[in-house]
Amino acid sequence: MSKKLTKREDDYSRWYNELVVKADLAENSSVRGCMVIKPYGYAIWEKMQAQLDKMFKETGHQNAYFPLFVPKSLFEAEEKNAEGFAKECAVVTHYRLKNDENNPGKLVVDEKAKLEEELIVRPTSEAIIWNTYKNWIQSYRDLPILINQWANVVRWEMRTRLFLRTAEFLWQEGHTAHSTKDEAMKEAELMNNIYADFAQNFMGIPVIKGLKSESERFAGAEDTFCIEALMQDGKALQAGTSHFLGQNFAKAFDVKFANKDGKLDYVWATSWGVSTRLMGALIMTHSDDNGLVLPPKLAPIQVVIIPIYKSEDQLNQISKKIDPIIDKLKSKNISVLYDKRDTHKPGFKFNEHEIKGVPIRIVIGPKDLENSTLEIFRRDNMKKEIIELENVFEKIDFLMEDIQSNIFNNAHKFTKENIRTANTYEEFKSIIKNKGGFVSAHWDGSSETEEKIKKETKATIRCIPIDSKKEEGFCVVSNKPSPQRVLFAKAY
RNA sequence: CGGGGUGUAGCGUAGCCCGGUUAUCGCGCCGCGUUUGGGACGCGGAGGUCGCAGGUUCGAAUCCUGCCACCCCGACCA
Repeated sequence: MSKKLTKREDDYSRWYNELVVKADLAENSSVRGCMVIKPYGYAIWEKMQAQLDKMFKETGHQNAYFPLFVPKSLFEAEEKNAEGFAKECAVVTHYRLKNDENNPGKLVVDEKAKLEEELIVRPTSEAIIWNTYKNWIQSYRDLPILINQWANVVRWEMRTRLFLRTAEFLWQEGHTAHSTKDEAMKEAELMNNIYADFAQNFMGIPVIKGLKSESERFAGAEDTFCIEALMQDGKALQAGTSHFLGQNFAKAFDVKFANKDGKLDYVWATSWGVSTRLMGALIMTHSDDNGLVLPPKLAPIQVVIIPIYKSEDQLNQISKKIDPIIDKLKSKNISVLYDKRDTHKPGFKFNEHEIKGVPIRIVIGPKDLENSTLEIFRRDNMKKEIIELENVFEKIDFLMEDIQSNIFNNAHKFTKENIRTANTYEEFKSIIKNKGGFVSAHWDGSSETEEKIKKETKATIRCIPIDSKKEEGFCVVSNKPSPQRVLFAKAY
Protein backbone atom coordinates (compact mmCIF):
# COMPACT_ATOMS: atom_id res chain seq x y z
CA MET A 1 0.00 0.00 0.00
CA SER A 2 1.29 3.40 -0.98
CA LYS A 3 2.10 5.48 2.04
CA LYS A 4 1.96 8.74 0.16
CA LEU A 5 -1.10 10.38 -1.22
CA THR A 6 -1.35 9.80 -4.91
CA LYS A 7 -1.81 12.46 -7.54
CA ARG A 8 -5.15 12.50 -9.22
CA GLU A 9 -6.39 14.30 -12.26
CA ASP A 10 -9.12 15.99 -10.32
CA ASP A 11 -8.01 17.92 -7.28
CA TYR A 12 -11.33 17.51 -5.64
CA SER A 13 -11.41 13.71 -5.64
CA ARG A 14 -7.78 13.69 -4.62
CA TRP A 15 -8.30 15.66 -1.48
CA TYR A 16 -11.73 14.33 -0.75
CA ASN A 17 -10.92 10.67 -1.07
CA GLU A 18 -7.59 10.73 0.67
CA LEU A 19 -6.66 14.00 2.21
CA VAL A 20 -9.77 14.99 4.07
CA VAL A 21 -10.24 11.48 5.34
CA LYS A 22 -6.66 11.09 6.50
CA ALA A 23 -6.31 14.60 7.87
CA ASP A 24 -9.51 13.92 9.80
CA LEU A 25 -11.28 17.12 8.84
CA ALA A 26 -14.77 16.05 7.86
CA GLU A 27 -16.96 13.27 6.55
CA ASN A 28 -20.32 12.79 4.92
CA SER A 29 -23.17 12.69 7.39
CA SER A 30 -26.13 10.37 7.39
CA VAL A 31 -28.21 13.26 6.05
CA ARG A 32 -28.08 13.59 2.27
CA GLY A 33 -25.48 16.04 1.10
CA CYS A 34 -24.57 17.25 4.57
CA MET A 35 -21.21 17.01 6.26
CA VAL A 36 -19.90 16.33 9.70
CA ILE A 37 -17.05 18.72 10.46
CA LYS A 38 -14.71 16.88 12.80
CA PRO A 39 -12.87 18.56 15.68
CA TYR A 40 -9.65 19.26 13.78
CA GLY A 41 -11.57 20.69 10.82
CA TYR A 42 -13.75 22.76 13.09
CA ALA A 43 -10.70 24.13 14.89
CA ILE A 44 -9.57 25.55 11.53
CA TRP A 45 -13.01 27.07 10.99
CA GLU A 46 -12.87 28.65 14.47
CA LYS A 47 -9.54 30.27 13.61
CA MET A 48 -11.07 31.66 10.42
CA GLN A 49 -14.10 32.92 12.31
CA ALA A 50 -11.96 34.69 14.90
CA GLN A 51 -9.90 36.50 12.29
CA LEU A 52 -12.88 37.51 10.14
CA ASP A 53 -14.78 38.65 13.20
CA LYS A 54 -11.86 40.86 14.16
CA MET A 55 -11.71 42.36 10.68
CA PHE A 56 -15.45 42.99 10.59
CA LYS A 57 -15.42 44.71 13.97
CA GLU A 58 -12.45 46.86 13.02
CA THR A 59 -14.58 48.19 10.18
CA GLY A 60 -17.55 48.99 12.43
CA HIS A 61 -19.68 45.88 12.03
CA GLN A 62 -21.61 44.11 14.76
CA ASN A 63 -22.87 40.56 15.08
CA ALA A 64 -26.55 39.69 15.42
CA TYR A 65 -28.73 36.67 14.80
CA PHE A 66 -31.89 36.22 12.75
CA PRO A 67 -34.29 33.26 12.46
CA LEU A 68 -33.61 30.07 10.54
CA PHE A 69 -37.15 29.99 9.12
CA VAL A 70 -38.42 32.43 6.55
CA PRO A 71 -42.17 32.61 5.95
CA LYS A 72 -42.84 32.02 2.26
CA SER A 73 -44.56 35.36 1.79
CA LEU A 74 -41.43 37.18 2.96
CA PHE A 75 -39.21 34.97 0.90
CA GLU A 76 -41.04 35.73 -2.33
CA ALA A 77 -41.09 39.49 -1.78
CA GLU A 78 -37.92 40.18 -3.76
CA GLU A 79 -38.77 38.41 -6.98
CA LYS A 80 -35.38 37.88 -8.51
CA ASN A 81 -33.88 36.65 -5.27
CA ALA A 82 -36.80 34.27 -4.69
CA GLU A 83 -36.62 33.00 -8.24
CA GLY A 84 -32.90 32.42 -7.98
CA PHE A 85 -33.19 30.26 -4.92
CA ALA A 86 -36.63 28.68 -5.43
CA LYS A 87 -35.29 25.45 -6.89
CA GLU A 88 -33.11 24.66 -3.93
CA CYS A 89 -35.24 25.38 -0.88
CA ALA A 90 -36.02 23.06 1.98
CA VAL A 91 -39.57 23.77 3.08
CA VAL A 92 -41.23 23.16 6.45
CA THR A 93 -44.86 22.26 5.99
CA HIS A 94 -45.83 20.59 9.29
CA TYR A 95 -44.99 21.04 12.94
CA ARG A 96 -45.91 17.72 14.51
CA LEU A 97 -45.49 13.95 14.20
CA LYS A 98 -47.73 11.25 15.61
CA ASN A 99 -47.56 7.51 16.21
CA ASP A 100 -48.28 5.46 13.13
CA GLU A 101 -51.36 3.37 13.98
CA ASN A 102 -50.54 0.81 11.30
CA ASN A 103 -46.90 0.53 12.16
CA PRO A 104 -46.08 0.41 15.89
CA GLY A 105 -42.90 2.17 16.90
CA LYS A 106 -42.91 4.35 13.79
CA LEU A 107 -43.88 7.98 13.40
CA VAL A 108 -45.79 9.73 10.65
CA VAL A 109 -46.45 13.38 9.88
CA ASP A 110 -49.62 14.55 11.57
CA GLU A 111 -51.67 15.98 8.73
CA LYS A 112 -53.68 17.99 11.21
CA ALA A 113 -50.53 19.92 12.03
CA LYS A 114 -50.13 21.48 8.61
CA LEU A 115 -48.76 25.00 8.70
CA GLU A 116 -51.02 27.66 7.28
CA GLU A 117 -47.99 29.23 5.62
CA GLU A 118 -44.94 27.20 4.70
CA LEU A 119 -41.60 28.13 6.21
CA ILE A 120 -38.50 28.21 4.05
CA VAL A 121 -35.28 27.09 5.70
CA ARG A 122 -33.06 30.06 4.86
CA PRO A 123 -30.85 29.61 1.82
CA THR A 124 -29.70 33.18 2.62
CA SER A 125 -31.18 35.75 4.97
CA GLU A 126 -31.88 38.90 2.96
CA ALA A 127 -35.63 38.43 3.18
CA ILE A 128 -35.98 37.89 6.90
CA ILE A 129 -33.40 40.54 7.68
CA TRP A 130 -34.91 43.24 5.48
CA ASN A 131 -38.31 42.49 6.90
CA THR A 132 -36.74 43.26 10.29
CA TYR A 133 -34.76 46.30 9.14
CA LYS A 134 -38.04 47.83 7.97
CA ASN A 135 -38.92 48.33 11.62
CA TRP A 136 -35.51 49.65 12.59
CA ILE A 137 -35.14 52.36 10.00
CA GLN A 138 -37.04 55.63 9.86
CA SER A 139 -34.44 58.36 9.58
CA TYR A 140 -30.98 58.88 8.12
CA ARG A 141 -29.94 58.97 11.79
CA ASP A 142 -30.70 55.22 11.97
CA LEU A 143 -28.19 54.55 9.20
CA PRO A 144 -25.95 52.92 8.40
CA ILE A 145 -26.80 49.52 9.82
CA LEU A 146 -23.74 47.29 9.62
CA ILE A 147 -24.60 43.80 10.79
CA ASN A 148 -23.05 40.40 10.35
CA GLN A 149 -24.51 37.04 11.26
CA TRP A 150 -22.74 33.71 11.78
CA ALA A 151 -25.16 31.04 10.73
CA ASN A 152 -25.93 27.90 8.85
CA VAL A 153 -27.92 27.95 5.64
CA VAL A 154 -29.51 25.21 3.55
CA ARG A 155 -29.42 24.93 -0.22
CA TRP A 156 -30.87 21.73 -1.58
CA GLU A 157 -28.34 21.22 -4.36
CA MET A 158 -28.75 18.50 -6.95
CA ARG A 159 -25.21 17.45 -6.51
CA THR A 160 -23.11 17.98 -3.41
CA ARG A 161 -19.40 17.93 -2.70
CA LEU A 162 -17.81 17.92 0.70
CA PHE A 163 -16.88 21.48 1.74
CA LEU A 164 -17.52 22.92 -1.73
CA ARG A 165 -21.23 22.35 -2.03
CA THR A 166 -22.98 20.78 0.92
CA ALA A 167 -26.73 20.90 1.47
CA GLU A 168 -26.15 22.68 4.77
CA PHE A 169 -23.15 24.90 5.26
CA LEU A 170 -21.75 27.33 7.79
CA TRP A 171 -21.03 30.89 6.81
CA GLN A 172 -21.15 34.49 7.79
CA GLU A 173 -23.48 36.84 6.01
CA GLY A 174 -23.24 40.59 6.34
CA HIS A 175 -26.30 42.73 5.65
CA THR A 176 -25.91 46.48 5.60
CA ALA A 177 -28.23 49.41 5.02
CA HIS A 178 -27.08 52.83 3.84
CA SER A 179 -28.50 56.25 3.06
CA THR A 180 -26.65 56.73 -0.21
CA LYS A 181 -25.85 54.67 -3.24
CA ASP A 182 -22.24 55.70 -3.05
CA GLU A 183 -21.85 54.61 0.55
CA ALA A 184 -23.40 51.21 -0.16
CA MET A 185 -21.21 50.66 -3.19
CA LYS A 186 -18.14 51.54 -1.13
CA GLU A 187 -19.23 49.10 1.56
CA ALA A 188 -19.62 46.27 -0.96
CA GLU A 189 -16.17 46.97 -2.33
CA LEU A 190 -14.65 47.34 1.14
CA MET A 191 -15.93 43.94 2.19
CA ASN A 192 -14.64 42.31 -0.96
CA ASN A 193 -11.25 43.84 -0.16
CA ILE A 194 -11.45 42.48 3.36
CA TYR A 195 -12.14 39.03 1.95
CA ALA A 196 -9.17 39.32 -0.38
CA ASP A 197 -6.97 40.48 2.49
CA PHE A 198 -8.17 37.59 4.64
CA ALA A 199 -7.73 34.98 1.92
CA GLN A 200 -4.26 36.12 0.95
CA ASN A 201 -2.66 37.24 4.19
CA PHE A 202 -4.31 34.84 6.59
CA MET A 203 -5.10 31.74 4.55
CA GLY A 204 -2.28 32.18 2.05
CA ILE A 205 -4.67 31.82 -0.87
CA PRO A 206 -3.98 34.20 -3.76
CA VAL A 207 -7.19 35.62 -5.18
CA ILE A 208 -8.29 37.81 -8.01
CA LYS A 209 -10.72 40.56 -7.16
CA GLY A 210 -13.37 41.31 -9.68
CA LEU A 211 -16.96 41.83 -10.66
CA LYS A 212 -19.34 39.12 -11.82
CA SER A 213 -20.93 39.25 -15.22
CA GLU A 214 -24.68 39.68 -15.28
CA SER A 215 -25.41 35.99 -15.64
CA GLU A 216 -23.15 35.00 -12.74
CA ARG A 217 -24.45 37.75 -10.46
CA PHE A 218 -26.24 37.03 -7.16
CA ALA A 219 -30.00 36.86 -7.57
CA GLY A 220 -31.31 40.26 -6.54
CA ALA A 221 -28.01 42.13 -6.76
CA GLU A 222 -27.12 45.07 -9.01
CA ASP A 223 -23.45 44.24 -8.83
CA THR A 224 -21.52 41.32 -7.37
CA PHE A 225 -17.90 41.70 -6.30
CA CYS A 226 -16.00 38.48 -5.86
CA ILE A 227 -12.70 36.89 -5.10
CA GLU A 228 -11.68 34.01 -7.33
CA ALA A 229 -8.95 31.51 -6.52
CA LEU A 230 -7.21 28.97 -8.71
CA MET A 231 -6.92 25.39 -7.47
CA GLN A 232 -3.94 23.16 -8.20
CA ASP A 233 -5.80 21.22 -10.89
CA GLY A 234 -6.46 24.40 -12.86
CA LYS A 235 -10.08 24.88 -11.89
CA ALA A 236 -11.28 28.14 -10.40
CA LEU A 237 -13.19 28.47 -7.16
CA GLN A 238 -15.37 31.38 -6.11
CA ALA A 239 -14.08 32.02 -2.62
CA GLY A 240 -16.24 34.93 -1.51
CA THR A 241 -18.78 37.43 -2.77
CA SER A 242 -19.96 40.90 -1.81
CA HIS A 243 -23.12 42.30 -3.37
CA PHE A 244 -24.31 45.80 -4.04
CA LEU A 245 -28.06 45.28 -3.81
CA GLY A 246 -29.14 48.75 -4.87
CA GLN A 247 -32.63 49.54 -3.59
CA ASN A 248 -34.07 46.19 -4.64
CA PHE A 249 -34.66 44.84 -1.15
CA ALA A 250 -35.69 48.22 0.25
CA LYS A 251 -38.37 48.44 -2.43
CA ALA A 252 -39.45 44.82 -1.95
CA PHE A 253 -39.78 45.27 1.83
CA ASP A 254 -40.77 48.94 1.73
CA VAL A 255 -37.85 50.23 3.77
CA LYS A 256 -37.82 54.01 3.49
CA PHE A 257 -36.02 56.64 5.51
CA ALA A 258 -36.32 60.40 5.87
CA ASN A 259 -33.19 62.08 4.60
CA LYS A 260 -31.75 65.37 5.84
CA ASP A 261 -34.14 67.27 3.59
CA GLY A 262 -37.08 65.51 5.14
CA LYS A 263 -37.81 63.58 1.97
CA LEU A 264 -38.50 59.84 1.93
CA ASP A 265 -36.14 57.59 0.03
CA TYR A 266 -35.48 53.89 -0.22
CA VAL A 267 -32.49 52.52 1.66
CA TRP A 268 -29.40 51.25 -0.19
CA ALA A 269 -28.16 47.78 0.67
CA THR A 270 -25.28 45.34 0.54
CA SER A 271 -24.79 41.74 1.52
CA TRP A 272 -21.63 39.67 1.62
CA GLY A 273 -20.54 36.23 2.70
CA VAL A 274 -17.90 33.58 2.92
CA SER A 275 -18.50 29.99 3.90
CA THR A 276 -16.93 26.70 4.90
CA ARG A 277 -16.19 26.44 1.18
CA LEU A 278 -13.08 28.49 1.97
CA MET A 279 -11.78 25.42 3.78
CA GLY A 280 -12.07 23.52 0.53
CA ALA A 281 -10.08 26.29 -1.13
CA LEU A 282 -7.47 26.06 1.61
CA ILE A 283 -7.02 22.34 1.14
CA MET A 284 -6.97 22.41 -2.65
CA THR A 285 -4.59 25.35 -2.82
CA HIS A 286 -1.85 24.17 -0.49
CA SER A 287 -1.97 20.40 -0.12
CA ASP A 288 0.76 18.16 -1.45
CA ASP A 289 1.37 14.43 -1.64
CA ASN A 290 2.11 14.27 2.07
CA GLY A 291 -1.20 15.77 3.05
CA LEU A 292 -2.52 19.08 4.22
CA VAL A 293 -0.28 22.14 4.41
CA LEU A 294 -1.57 24.80 6.78
CA PRO A 295 -0.40 28.40 6.93
CA PRO A 296 0.85 29.06 10.48
CA LYS A 297 -1.72 31.79 11.13
CA LEU A 298 -4.49 29.28 10.54
CA ALA A 299 -3.07 26.10 12.03
CA PRO A 300 -4.86 24.88 15.16
CA ILE A 301 -1.52 23.34 16.20
CA GLN A 302 1.39 25.53 15.12
CA VAL A 303 4.21 23.57 16.70
CA VAL A 304 4.26 19.89 17.56
CA ILE A 305 6.99 18.55 19.80
CA ILE A 306 7.82 14.86 19.60
CA PRO A 307 10.11 13.34 22.21
CA ILE A 308 12.17 10.27 21.38
CA TYR A 309 12.55 8.10 24.45
CA LYS A 310 13.05 4.53 25.56
CA SER A 311 12.25 4.82 29.22
CA GLU A 312 10.10 6.83 31.56
CA ASP A 313 13.28 8.32 32.97
CA GLN A 314 14.43 9.48 29.56
CA LEU A 315 11.05 11.10 28.90
CA ASN A 316 11.30 12.94 32.19
CA GLN A 317 14.69 14.31 31.25
CA ILE A 318 13.34 15.50 27.90
CA SER A 319 10.28 17.02 29.52
CA LYS A 320 12.51 18.96 31.91
CA LYS A 321 14.09 20.66 28.90
CA ILE A 322 10.89 20.98 26.91
CA ASP A 323 8.40 22.22 29.51
CA PRO A 324 9.92 25.71 29.83
CA ILE A 325 10.00 26.00 26.06
CA ILE A 326 6.32 25.10 25.87
CA ASP A 327 5.49 27.67 28.56
CA LYS A 328 7.32 30.39 26.72
CA LEU A 329 5.76 29.52 23.36
CA LYS A 330 2.33 29.56 24.95
CA SER A 331 3.03 32.97 26.47
CA LYS A 332 3.80 34.13 22.94
CA ASN A 333 0.40 32.81 21.81
CA ILE A 334 1.86 29.99 19.79
CA SER A 335 -0.18 26.81 20.04
CA VAL A 336 1.94 23.81 20.93
CA LEU A 337 1.21 20.13 21.15
CA TYR A 338 3.65 18.06 23.19
CA ASP A 339 2.96 14.65 21.70
CA LYS A 340 4.40 12.30 24.30
CA ARG A 341 1.93 9.48 23.68
CA ASP A 342 3.58 6.14 24.29
CA THR A 343 0.99 4.35 22.20
CA HIS A 344 2.55 5.35 18.90
CA LYS A 345 6.05 5.25 17.51
CA PRO A 346 7.77 8.48 16.49
CA GLY A 347 7.61 7.67 12.79
CA PHE A 348 3.87 7.31 13.05
CA LYS A 349 3.58 10.67 14.77
CA PHE A 350 5.74 12.37 12.13
CA ASN A 351 3.41 11.22 9.42
CA GLU A 352 0.26 11.92 11.33
CA HIS A 353 1.18 15.56 11.90
CA GLU A 354 2.39 15.96 8.35
CA ILE A 355 -0.95 14.75 7.04
CA LYS A 356 -2.65 17.26 9.35
CA GLY A 357 -0.43 20.05 8.05
CA VAL A 358 1.19 21.14 11.31
CA PRO A 359 3.64 23.85 10.14
CA ILE A 360 6.55 23.20 12.53
CA ARG A 361 7.74 20.00 14.16
CA ILE A 362 10.38 19.73 16.84
CA VAL A 363 12.00 16.39 17.63
CA ILE A 364 14.13 15.92 20.72
CA GLY A 365 15.82 12.72 21.88
CA PRO A 366 18.80 11.35 23.82
CA LYS A 367 21.33 12.60 21.26
CA ASP A 368 19.96 16.11 21.60
CA LEU A 369 20.05 15.97 25.39
CA GLU A 370 23.79 15.29 25.17
CA ASN A 371 24.43 18.04 22.64
CA SER A 372 21.86 20.61 23.78
CA THR A 373 20.27 20.58 20.34
CA LEU A 374 16.97 19.71 18.73
CA GLU A 375 15.67 18.91 15.27
CA ILE A 376 13.27 21.37 13.69
CA PHE A 377 11.21 20.58 10.61
CA ARG A 378 9.04 22.77 8.41
CA ARG A 379 6.02 21.24 6.73
CA ASP A 380 5.89 23.52 3.68
CA ASN A 381 9.13 22.33 2.06
CA MET A 382 9.75 19.26 4.28
CA LYS A 383 13.23 20.43 5.25
CA LYS A 384 14.71 19.67 8.66
CA GLU A 385 17.77 20.90 10.47
CA ILE A 386 19.50 20.52 13.82
CA ILE A 387 19.69 23.72 15.85
CA GLU A 388 21.06 24.75 19.22
CA LEU A 389 18.46 24.52 21.94
CA GLU A 390 18.96 28.17 22.87
CA ASN A 391 18.08 29.35 19.36
CA VAL A 392 14.69 27.66 19.32
CA PHE A 393 12.52 30.75 19.85
CA GLU A 394 14.31 32.81 17.28
CA LYS A 395 13.97 29.94 14.81
CA ILE A 396 10.28 29.46 15.47
CA ASP A 397 9.59 33.17 15.09
CA PHE A 398 11.38 33.09 11.77
CA LEU A 399 9.62 29.96 10.55
CA MET A 400 6.16 31.20 11.47
CA GLU A 401 6.69 34.18 9.20
CA ASP A 402 8.63 32.39 6.53
CA ILE A 403 6.28 29.45 6.14
CA GLN A 404 3.29 31.78 5.98
CA SER A 405 4.82 33.82 3.18
CA ASN A 406 6.38 30.86 1.41
CA ILE A 407 3.04 29.06 1.18
CA PHE A 408 1.42 32.16 -0.25
CA ASN A 409 4.27 32.84 -2.66
CA ASN A 410 4.18 29.30 -4.05
CA ALA A 411 0.44 29.50 -4.64
CA HIS A 412 0.78 33.01 -6.04
CA LYS A 413 3.43 31.88 -8.49
CA PHE A 414 1.23 29.02 -9.59
CA THR A 415 -1.75 31.31 -10.09
CA LYS A 416 0.27 33.85 -12.06
CA GLU A 417 1.72 31.15 -14.27
CA ASN A 418 -1.75 29.89 -15.01
CA ILE A 419 -3.29 33.12 -16.20
CA ARG A 420 -2.84 33.05 -19.96
CA THR A 421 -3.97 35.56 -22.52
CA ALA A 422 -5.86 34.45 -25.58
CA ASN A 423 -6.39 36.65 -28.61
CA THR A 424 -8.32 34.22 -30.75
CA TYR A 425 -11.09 31.78 -29.97
CA GLU A 426 -8.90 28.90 -31.17
CA GLU A 427 -6.22 29.91 -28.71
CA PHE A 428 -8.86 30.26 -26.02
CA LYS A 429 -10.25 26.77 -26.59
CA SER A 430 -6.82 25.22 -26.72
CA ILE A 431 -5.75 26.71 -23.38
CA ILE A 432 -8.95 25.66 -21.64
CA LYS A 433 -8.72 22.17 -23.05
CA ASN A 434 -5.01 21.50 -22.66
CA LYS A 435 -3.75 23.66 -19.84
CA GLY A 436 -6.63 24.81 -17.66
CA GLY A 437 -6.25 27.80 -15.40
CA PHE A 438 -7.52 31.28 -16.20
CA VAL A 439 -7.77 32.62 -19.68
CA SER A 440 -7.63 36.37 -20.01
CA ALA A 441 -9.58 37.37 -23.10
CA HIS A 442 -11.68 40.12 -24.61
CA TRP A 443 -15.43 39.72 -24.40
CA ASP A 444 -18.15 41.80 -25.99
CA GLY A 445 -20.20 42.01 -22.78
CA SER A 446 -23.15 40.00 -24.05
CA SER A 447 -24.75 37.06 -22.29
CA GLU A 448 -25.11 35.29 -25.64
CA THR A 449 -21.37 35.17 -26.18
CA GLU A 450 -20.84 34.06 -22.60
CA GLU A 451 -23.38 31.29 -23.06
CA LYS A 452 -21.82 30.15 -26.32
CA ILE A 453 -18.38 29.92 -24.71
CA LYS A 454 -19.78 28.03 -21.76
CA LYS A 455 -21.53 25.52 -24.02
CA GLU A 456 -18.53 24.95 -26.19
CA THR A 457 -15.72 24.96 -23.63
CA LYS A 458 -17.34 24.60 -20.17
CA ALA A 459 -15.46 27.73 -19.16
CA THR A 460 -17.37 30.60 -17.58
CA ILE A 461 -16.50 34.19 -16.84
CA ARG A 462 -15.04 34.03 -13.36
CA CYS A 463 -14.74 37.77 -13.03
CA ILE A 464 -14.11 41.08 -14.64
CA PRO A 465 -10.89 41.93 -12.81
CA ILE A 466 -10.76 45.19 -10.89
CA ASP A 467 -7.03 45.68 -10.51
CA SER A 468 -5.87 44.82 -14.02
CA LYS A 469 -5.09 47.51 -16.53
CA LYS A 470 -7.89 48.46 -18.89
CA GLU A 471 -6.81 47.36 -22.33
CA GLU A 472 -9.23 47.77 -25.21
CA GLY A 473 -9.61 45.08 -27.82
CA PHE A 474 -12.05 42.87 -29.70
CA CYS A 475 -14.13 39.96 -28.45
CA VAL A 476 -12.54 36.59 -29.27
CA VAL A 477 -15.89 35.23 -30.38
CA SER A 478 -17.87 38.08 -31.94
CA ASN A 479 -15.00 40.44 -32.76
CA LYS A 480 -17.04 43.31 -31.33
CA PRO A 481 -15.19 45.97 -29.33
CA SER A 482 -14.37 45.21 -25.68
CA PRO A 483 -13.22 47.68 -23.00
CA GLN A 484 -11.03 45.22 -21.10
CA ARG A 485 -10.00 41.60 -20.78
CA VAL A 486 -12.02 39.33 -18.47
CA LEU A 487 -11.04 36.05 -16.83
CA PHE A 488 -12.51 32.77 -17.95
CA ALA A 489 -11.99 29.34 -16.36
CA LYS A 490 -13.61 26.05 -15.66
CA ALA A 491 -14.99 26.36 -12.17
CA TYR A 492 -15.94 24.14 -9.25
C1' C B 1 -33.78 15.89 -12.44
C1' G B 2 -31.30 12.92 -17.04
C1' G B 3 -27.07 9.26 -18.27
C1' G B 4 -23.35 5.80 -16.14
C1' G B 5 -21.24 3.20 -11.92
C1' U B 6 -20.85 1.27 -6.92
C1' G B 7 -22.85 -0.69 -2.20
C1' U B 8 -19.56 -7.15 1.55
C1' A B 9 -16.34 -5.64 9.50
C1' G B 10 -14.15 1.16 11.36
C1' C B 11 -11.48 1.76 6.23
C1' G B 12 -9.98 -0.49 1.50
C1' U B 13 -11.44 -4.97 -0.91
C1' A B 14 -11.97 -10.77 -3.13
C1' G B 15 -16.11 -13.65 -4.23
C1' C B 16 -21.24 -12.22 -8.10
C1' C B 17 -20.96 -13.41 -14.83
C1' C B 18 -21.69 -19.63 -14.01
C1' G B 19 -26.39 -20.01 -6.75
C1' G B 20 -24.03 -25.00 -2.84
C1' U B 21 -18.78 -26.08 3.44
C1' U B 22 -17.80 -21.91 8.74
C1' A B 23 -17.77 -15.18 3.18
C1' U B 24 -11.50 -13.70 1.20
C1' C B 25 -7.39 -10.67 2.01
C1' G B 26 -4.87 -6.09 3.74
C1' C B 27 -5.03 -1.87 7.08
C1' G B 28 -7.06 -0.62 11.65
C1' C B 29 -8.78 -2.55 16.69
C1' C B 30 -7.80 -5.79 21.52
C1' G B 31 -4.00 -8.97 24.57
C1' C B 32 1.18 -10.50 25.54
C1' G B 33 6.27 -9.87 24.36
C1' U B 34 10.23 -7.51 21.77
C1' U B 35 10.74 -2.54 19.77
C1' U B 36 10.89 3.27 19.68
C1' G B 37 15.77 9.37 15.59
C1' G B 38 10.52 8.32 9.44
C1' G B 39 4.08 5.00 8.95
C1' A B 40 7.57 -1.58 13.84
C1' C B 41 7.68 -7.04 14.35
C1' G B 42 6.10 -11.92 16.26
C1' C B 43 2.27 -14.86 18.42
C1' G B 44 -2.79 -14.95 19.90
C1' G B 45 -7.80 -12.70 19.55
C1' A B 46 -12.37 -9.82 18.62
C1' G B 47 -15.30 -7.75 14.91
C1' G B 48 -20.32 -9.26 9.39
C1' U B 49 -28.55 -8.52 9.57
C1' C B 50 -23.09 -9.23 2.39
C1' G B 51 -27.29 -1.25 1.55
C1' C B 52 -32.94 -2.12 2.55
C1' A B 53 -37.56 -4.72 1.20
C1' G B 54 -39.82 -8.32 -1.60
C1' G B 55 -39.49 -12.50 -5.14
C1' U B 56 -37.41 -17.16 -7.63
C1' U B 57 -35.13 -21.69 -5.43
C1' C B 58 -34.31 -27.52 -1.46
C1' G B 59 -30.57 -23.55 -0.92
C1' A B 60 -29.21 -16.42 -2.49
C1' A B 61 -23.58 -11.97 -1.16
C1' U B 62 -24.40 -14.35 -6.10
C1' C B 63 -30.45 -14.57 -10.18
C1' C B 64 -35.13 -11.09 -10.66
C1' U B 65 -38.12 -6.61 -9.06
C1' G B 66 -38.64 -2.21 -6.25
C1' C B 67 -36.51 1.30 -3.04
C1' C B 68 -32.38 3.91 -0.59
C1' A B 69 -27.50 5.87 -0.32
C1' C B 70 -22.95 7.26 -2.37
C1' C B 71 -19.49 8.33 -6.60
C1' C B 72 -18.65 10.13 -11.80
C1' C B 73 -20.68 13.01 -16.11
C1' G B 74 -24.55 16.80 -17.50
C1' A B 75 -28.11 21.03 -15.85
C1' C B 76 -27.97 24.26 -11.09
C1' C B 77 -24.80 26.47 -7.49
C1' A B 78 -21.17 29.93 -2.10
